[in-house]
Amino acid sequence: MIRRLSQARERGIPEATVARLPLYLRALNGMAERGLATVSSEDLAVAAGVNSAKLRKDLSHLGSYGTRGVGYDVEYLIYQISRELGLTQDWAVAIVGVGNLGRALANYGGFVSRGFRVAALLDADPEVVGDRIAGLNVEHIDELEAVIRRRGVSIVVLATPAAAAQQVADRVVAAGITSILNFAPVVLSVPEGVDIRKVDLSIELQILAFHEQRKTDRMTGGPAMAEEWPEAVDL
Amino acid sequence: MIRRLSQARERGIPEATVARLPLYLRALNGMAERGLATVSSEDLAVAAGVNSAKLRKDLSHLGSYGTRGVGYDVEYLIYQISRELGLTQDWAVAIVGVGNLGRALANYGGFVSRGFRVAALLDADPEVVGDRIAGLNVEHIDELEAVIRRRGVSIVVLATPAAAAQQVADRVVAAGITSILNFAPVVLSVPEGVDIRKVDLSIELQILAFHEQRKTDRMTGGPAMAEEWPEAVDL
DNA sequence: CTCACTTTGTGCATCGGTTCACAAAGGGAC
DNA sequence: GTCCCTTTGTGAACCGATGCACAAAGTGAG
Repeated sequence: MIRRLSQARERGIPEATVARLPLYLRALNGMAERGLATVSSEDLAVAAGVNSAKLRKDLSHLGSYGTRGVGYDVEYLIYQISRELGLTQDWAVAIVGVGNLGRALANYGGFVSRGFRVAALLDADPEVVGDRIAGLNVEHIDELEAVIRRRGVSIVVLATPAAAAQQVADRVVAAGITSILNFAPVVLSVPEGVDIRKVDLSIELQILAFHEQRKTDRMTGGPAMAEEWPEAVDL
Repeated sequence: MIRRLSQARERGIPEATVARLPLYLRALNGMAERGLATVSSEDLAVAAGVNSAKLRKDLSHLGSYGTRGVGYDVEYLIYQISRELGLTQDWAVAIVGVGNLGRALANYGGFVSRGFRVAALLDADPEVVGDRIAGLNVEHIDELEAVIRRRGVSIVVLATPAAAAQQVADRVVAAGITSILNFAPVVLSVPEGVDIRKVDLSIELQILAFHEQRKTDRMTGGPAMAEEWPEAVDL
């Protein structure tokens, strides 16, 4: 009984689905550790914190890997999702900017866990160049292009100050990198075909503050009624 | 000419809009520093990296704050967005878990910048309790409830190991917190009405890897043709 | 004042994503 | 084999968000 592949898998998995696959993968790994052999969409959905219909539709984009009346084989599904996400290969990651955040990232265990390997640390500050962090030598930013080439880096993490981020981004793009994870609080402009993902702590906090304000407003009897603005503002 | 408020502002700004307001705010602050008095939706949209129609629709949810033929008054718009996001008040934030990441967050400047103040650091490890980080004393997690109450903390940042996150979340929720920023790689379950935002480094990397794989697949002539799975997998 | 020009605010078509609800498929008992 | 139970995979309705395109509103020149 050879399993047929993917009438449903022409090309193009919805972006929203891709963003959830890592979540399913994590939940499945937990289940595999606990020795579960199969899991239903309902159980997996609960573990991942999503609706079960959504989960099934997501998985159906990868192919038809479940068994009706039974569920999904945990190990097999782990393999399929891993392969789809490209985690069966090894990705070399370079971290640029070894300040507090860069250091934290370099030492972050979960980073390395699945398929990713921190292959280089770079910084512009001669004070930190040469330091040994998480078993790696911090190299000078001048070496950027050479290091990327030599170590086969394909994903770059930007943890530089905001002012330096665009400049570094230009250089890594010129060096052939097409995947960037940006922690600097700036909107980077890059050519078509380069993927940027942005993690912005202060934006997350501001979104929380918005909702928190709404909640406390509601408690104290609606928002400030007459929403005047202070005279500090000159129009 | 007193400006009328918000026929368009009944209540309820779309979530997608809320998520972009901080972006606009950052772009506007940059413009204010450079001394610009007014800005068109087109220019602001470019600076924030969005479509100008979207920008105008977003701003229209706050009220009608532009002037046709002219644009938006930079300072006035900064004030309005800040007020809407709740940044005109001061938010006390507690960081739980003072490992590499917690330290980085405590020292992160952009954190404090607008309206947010790190008011407490907590950890379970007696080794780090008592340390002084970013001008704050690290307190023991046993003090959690007391510290939250005493310092008026309303937002909690979780930077604990995955295994501890749910337990801490339960405690802070019990202590009345309704806004949590979670860096631990777990799906937290919390009661209705509690807002959780999740930042997950490894998920971001996995999404990048997915797209990167697609790109390199395309270069090397399509995805691995016969997608067999290794015999390692037992069905 | 009128006219030409700029830029906002929004109606409308469209799109992607979510959810419901159910037919189809498989397993197991007998 | 038949029947019943479980669970998948998906059609279809729905919902929110996006982007086009334009009327309405304001500025400034003459």
